Amino acid sequence: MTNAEIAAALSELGTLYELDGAVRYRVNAYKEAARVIRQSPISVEELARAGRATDLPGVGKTLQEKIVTLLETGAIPSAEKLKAKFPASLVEVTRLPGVGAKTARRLFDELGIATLEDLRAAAEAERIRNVRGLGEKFEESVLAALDRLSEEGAPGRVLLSHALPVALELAEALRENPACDAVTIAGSARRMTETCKDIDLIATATDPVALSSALVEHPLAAQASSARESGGKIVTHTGISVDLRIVPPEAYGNLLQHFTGSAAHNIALRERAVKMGLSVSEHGIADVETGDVARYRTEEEIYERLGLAYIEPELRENTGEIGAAADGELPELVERTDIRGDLHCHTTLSDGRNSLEQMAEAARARGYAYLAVTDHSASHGFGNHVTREELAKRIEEIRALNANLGTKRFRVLAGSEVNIHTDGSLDYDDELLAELDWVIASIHTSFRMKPKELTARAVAACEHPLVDCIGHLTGRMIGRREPYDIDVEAVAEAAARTGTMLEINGNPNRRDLNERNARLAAGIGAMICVNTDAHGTDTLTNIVYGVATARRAWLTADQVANTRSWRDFSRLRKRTRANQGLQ
DNA sequence: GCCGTTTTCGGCCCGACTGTTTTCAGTCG
Repeated sequence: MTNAEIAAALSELGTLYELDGAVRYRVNAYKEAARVIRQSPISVEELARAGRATDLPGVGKTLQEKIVTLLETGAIPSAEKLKAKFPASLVEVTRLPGVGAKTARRLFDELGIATLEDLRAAAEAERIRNVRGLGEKFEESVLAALDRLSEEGAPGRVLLSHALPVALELAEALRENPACDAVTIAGSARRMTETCKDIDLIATATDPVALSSALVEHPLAAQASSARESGGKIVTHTGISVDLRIVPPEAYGNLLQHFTGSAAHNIALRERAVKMGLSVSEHGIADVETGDVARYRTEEEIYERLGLAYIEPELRENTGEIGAAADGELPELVERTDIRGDLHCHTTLSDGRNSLEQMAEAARARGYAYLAVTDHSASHGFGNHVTREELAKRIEEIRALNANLGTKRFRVLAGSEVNIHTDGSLDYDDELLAELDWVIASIHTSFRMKPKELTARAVAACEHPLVDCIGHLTGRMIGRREPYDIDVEAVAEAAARTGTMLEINGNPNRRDLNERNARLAAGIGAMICVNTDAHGTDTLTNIVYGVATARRAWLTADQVANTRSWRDFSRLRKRTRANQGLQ
């Protein structure tokens, strides 16, 4: 069973308990355990079978046992018992925005509503208003929520690459307004998560209403609230909600910290504060005893007040950052400007949009010291394959290009993104691969193989002496394709053992390895390489998303191979190490 | 159900908003 499936079962059980009227702490315990399990980079099934699921924070003896029962029998007895009491479809009803477990239970008890369809019928027949405590407004909001659900499917989250440019453009527009003192992007966009539900902007202003007006009257706005002292809200033409909140500068840090989140980080932070006799909110930090409220202009002061080192937004996910901040053990995160070269891109030789020369020039203009050109290999489909002869010719072209560049400050590396066949062999012969400066091996076909076979396939590629790096290991496409069922831990161990690098692919649709896998892999000792997989000069900028994932994976510059000069980077390659007898 | 800088028992984050109420429960972020 995948972690997601185990998490879903526990989350469902939590909701069933909630419907049954359990105390909310028990419900919260299930939801929190589900969250932790969903985020675990290692197999919770294996952990539970070894009796060690309790290693996960929030999982105790009871849940350890329930997970094992779930794995062995496919069900959890307490959940089955509750499902006999009320239909499992009632869990769906609780997920409708505006309807929670308490309301769903009453609707079931008093009107027999068991499904979303029942709910719609009852609302349309105006029967819900007969339930004490619910009225006409509730019926309206239920119907509106149901309509949104059928229109959009699951509530929409957009890729960071869609949200961030909008956030940056709006923040810039606000900054240019004379009424603006400061504006910062908050929320998940600031944490650089894979997807965003909305955009949060925090500001201070000499004339708040004027600044709010600048937002609600911005050309990107398709719908807008009124411009208020406290801020404003718009929905862009692309359907992204944007909230602007304006506060006095004295509490700017408090609001920014609060709205940067994550929710889990804030909860953990407040729990820590409670133990110190403090109460943290977006308005300030209150001393519970005296009632004094301290407000802060910066986040640094807030973390300091709580006895913590400053925590970078990308780390605020409650995955150990608070403990590390308390112990002074936070990593110094890799930065975009640390990146010295990009080791994965395509040209018109395969499926790219720009020529070799254009890609090289764009990389040099970015200030890189090296760019590996890695077009697809011989068996790549879609008419974009590169034959053995074409690659040999390309190698010559790159040698000539480097000679013409005549500079030691920038070089193009002759590379290839080579398909890994189902048996783990590669798509070019070793003789040709040996001519290249750089080889990325990727799985592009037959990714529904059994997990063991798929893992063996990637491990075999790691063991090949001419493979420098494994590209986008799990193959997932955010929101579109699930990751391959591959044992990332086993591949990372092979990578660490053989000196093969593992890529963080910065394509915002991929972000692969993801932050959890990258943190796991680096922890095992695999060297990470952050690349764009750019298919044109315009997407070399996607390095920001790759670096964001690296930062969210707690990586330092040292753990990222391509923060090095070419001289130092080239020495890390397996082929160099082999030549020098280092392996 | 989990967990320990006060704890193996007794706590468990904070505030805004909404709609329905005459003082608040439920939901959300």
